[in-house]
Amino acid sequence: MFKLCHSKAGKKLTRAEQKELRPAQILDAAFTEFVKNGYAATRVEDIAKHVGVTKGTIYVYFETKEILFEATIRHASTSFADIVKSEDTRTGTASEKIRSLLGALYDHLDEDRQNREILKLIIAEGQKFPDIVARHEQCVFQPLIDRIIELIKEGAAAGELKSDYIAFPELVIAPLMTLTVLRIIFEEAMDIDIKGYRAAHLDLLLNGLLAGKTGEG
Amino acid sequence: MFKLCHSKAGKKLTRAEQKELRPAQILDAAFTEFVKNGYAATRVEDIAKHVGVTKGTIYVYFETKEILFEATIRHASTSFADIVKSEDTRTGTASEKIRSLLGALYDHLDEDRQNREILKLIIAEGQKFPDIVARHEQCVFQPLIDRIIELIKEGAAAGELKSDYIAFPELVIAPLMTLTVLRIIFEEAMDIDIKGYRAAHLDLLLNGLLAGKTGEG
Amino acid sequence: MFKLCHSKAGKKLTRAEQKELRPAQILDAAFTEFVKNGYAATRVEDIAKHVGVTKGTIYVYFETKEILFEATIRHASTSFADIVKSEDTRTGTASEKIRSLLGALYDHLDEDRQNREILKLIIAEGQKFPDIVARHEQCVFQPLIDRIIELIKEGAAAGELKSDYIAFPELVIAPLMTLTVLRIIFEEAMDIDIKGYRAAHLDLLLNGLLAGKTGEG
Amino acid sequence: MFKLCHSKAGKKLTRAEQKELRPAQILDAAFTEFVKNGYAATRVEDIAKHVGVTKGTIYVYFETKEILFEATIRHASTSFADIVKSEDTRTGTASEKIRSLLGALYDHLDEDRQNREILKLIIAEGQKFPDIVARHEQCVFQPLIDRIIELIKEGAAAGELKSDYIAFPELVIAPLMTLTVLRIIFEEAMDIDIKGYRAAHLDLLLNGLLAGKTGEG
DNA sequence: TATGAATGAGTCTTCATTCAT
DNA sequence: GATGAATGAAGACTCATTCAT
Repeated sequence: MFKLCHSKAGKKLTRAEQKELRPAQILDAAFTEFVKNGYAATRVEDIAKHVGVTKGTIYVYFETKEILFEATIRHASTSFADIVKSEDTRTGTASEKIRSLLGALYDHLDEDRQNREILKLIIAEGQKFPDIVARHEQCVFQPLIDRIIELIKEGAAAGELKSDYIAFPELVIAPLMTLTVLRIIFEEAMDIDIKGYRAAHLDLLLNGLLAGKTGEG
Repeated sequence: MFKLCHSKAGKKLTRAEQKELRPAQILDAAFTEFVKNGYAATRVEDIAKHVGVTKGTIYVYFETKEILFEATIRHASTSFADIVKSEDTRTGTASEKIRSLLGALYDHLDEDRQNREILKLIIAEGQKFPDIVARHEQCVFQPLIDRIIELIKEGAAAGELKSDYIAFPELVIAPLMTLTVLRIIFEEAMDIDIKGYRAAHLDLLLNGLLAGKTGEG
Repeated sequence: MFKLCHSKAGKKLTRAEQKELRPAQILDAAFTEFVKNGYAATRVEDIAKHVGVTKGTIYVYFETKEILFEATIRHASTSFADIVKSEDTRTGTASEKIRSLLGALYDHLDEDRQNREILKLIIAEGQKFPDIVARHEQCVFQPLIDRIIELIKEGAAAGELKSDYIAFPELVIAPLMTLTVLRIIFEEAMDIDIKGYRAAHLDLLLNGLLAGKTGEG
Repeated sequence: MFKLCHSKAGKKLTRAEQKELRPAQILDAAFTEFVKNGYAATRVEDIAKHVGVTKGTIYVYFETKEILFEATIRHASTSFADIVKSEDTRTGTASEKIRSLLGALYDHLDEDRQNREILKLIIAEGQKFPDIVARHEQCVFQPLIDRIIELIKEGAAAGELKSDYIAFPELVIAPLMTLTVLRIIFEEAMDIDIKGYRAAHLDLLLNGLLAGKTGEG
């Protein structure tokens, strides 16, 4: 997703080619810098330096730092709707589908550093940029939640899953979300067996979720 | 925890009393402002205004904005070790103890806005302030994790709980953590039945956690 | 009108004294600089240097350069209403009063460089600062025009003056206005006998150009 | 004087024709923009946009913004020498000639917005561009003044006019100059009967303000 | 000739910090 | 201790000018 920018492979780009690449180059560099320092502490000049141009060039493409920031988030975000949809066609039981969906989400959220970083920016800057929060909810969070509810309902209809959790789909993805947040906070310092965590998540979830198992809680 | 600051209850404070209160007043105001805007975008003068003093006064008590920020986090944090310990004495089964621990945590993390806000600051500013991350891990996260492991071990030893999740204690608190993060992001916009969520969390967790229930997932 | 600013006569001013003086010092310096370069080409830093402080200090007293500019004009302007009024009490014929009024105006507009400079700023920057134009019309131009009309009416009523010019009071001050503009444009380069010009203005005004008409002026 | 620039009358201009028109197009656009904002606040790009070309094109024809500005003033100015000369041949009394000259000047200065605008630019930017002031004096002001002196002398020699004002020819055109300046400052806001003003100017000039003196104008 | 991407010096404005009172 | 005037370094943004195409 993150295009490598400075690839001077061919090195000789025409002006026109260069120009077409610029916005993406800037957005990629901006993303890195904004993640590193947050919105306020990132200097436009740092972004420029990162791209290999000067301050002025940034302003050729983006009118203000705020606009650049919002474009950066938009550029870096991927629609979860797509992921959800791409899992949609599979056949199988509801739990198989949940397993499959969570697998895709782990690939997406946990293994892709960029998606963690987007989450960080939304948490950190959301108050100042309500638009990105709204957009994120619409394009990322809600489609996912909707799909989970759908699957629980499907499973419940088939007598496979309890219907108790329809109101709380967040529970299904909570371990992933938590892992993501912890990795945002502790970064490399976290030493965790991700494979094991993924398996344990699924195991714990489905044990709890399956019908015919009564909690005494 | 958050001392009510401007409580002019007695109203007539001697200079000496005033003086003693100042640092706490400043830290409380600083916390509010830092949460609102983040570290970089908060002006020392705003904090001062919030306390009802002038810029200079802040510097009487705190040498730099950075030092003030770190003190602010420290001041606002409560040791989870205490919570953990306060639950420690209870008798009962392991699952009862887990239930009880989680209850305390919900009261603490979910119902106390301040604790959500600390988490936000740590996510947003952790990279620039590694000390607060380290401290948070030591005083908040680790004691909690340790206690959870302890309880799972206790339950496993008693044949009550599976031992499968000893390596992944985060799973136990994941729904709470997730709820907290979502409330940070979406604030008031979130319309969720918290009571129901707490119950569903415990239910799902214990169903999965109890021994003698094999997941087929 | 233009207070000498840097008068280090006493040299040791207390902070409080200094503070009280600052706004006027800044406004005086700003006036000089704005006149020299115009609004856009004047740098706030130049004004600061002129006062002997740094850029930041200007912003302690004036929020923006625009606000400073408008304050500068206001500070430098004197109400013509006062001049008009101060001539008001004189007794004598209408032409004597006109003569007297014009005398005061010459002292004010021609001999006081500052008033020429205000006119220049209003011509140059009026389009960008409609407020100063409006204010100038209200406080300077209109009172003067009104007074002239009054005097012509008075003279006409007494059979002393023609009533033909009531609709065109600008004619009465035109030579003064013209002299002022020429001095703005040509500055020192203008070599003119001002005393003679004043006399000729009055004479021409009262008696006209044609021979065989003797002025009693 | 102001050539209509974008006149797409013929619409199909050859490249060569286009090229030949460019400088004039640019100068016309530059004039409009410089009048609107002043020298410093006018952006080269605005001028370009006004012409319908891009920044670079301006620099094909004019090396710097300063050079462009000076060329703009030169381009927009008309020699008053010509006007003066065109009135020169007429026969008649000196006062008839003055009347005729002033008529031509009113047509030129008052009714042609462009000439007012040049005056504004000279007042506003003269200090930064001494050349345009010098040029204006030489080509506009001095020829006019000289002619007035000539006419007064002629009239005095014929016993028609007083010789008192030979040293102060500015008095003759002062009302026109004043009207021009007022229109620059107050623009549309000015509500004045120009025809009446012109007549009153001539009348006052020739006959003076005092009653009992009948103008034969 | 015409373009417009890129530059970088320049300008307004902010704000942490100092210090005389 | 408290103040707030003053500082000056820093940062967002602008714009005249250049130059490869």
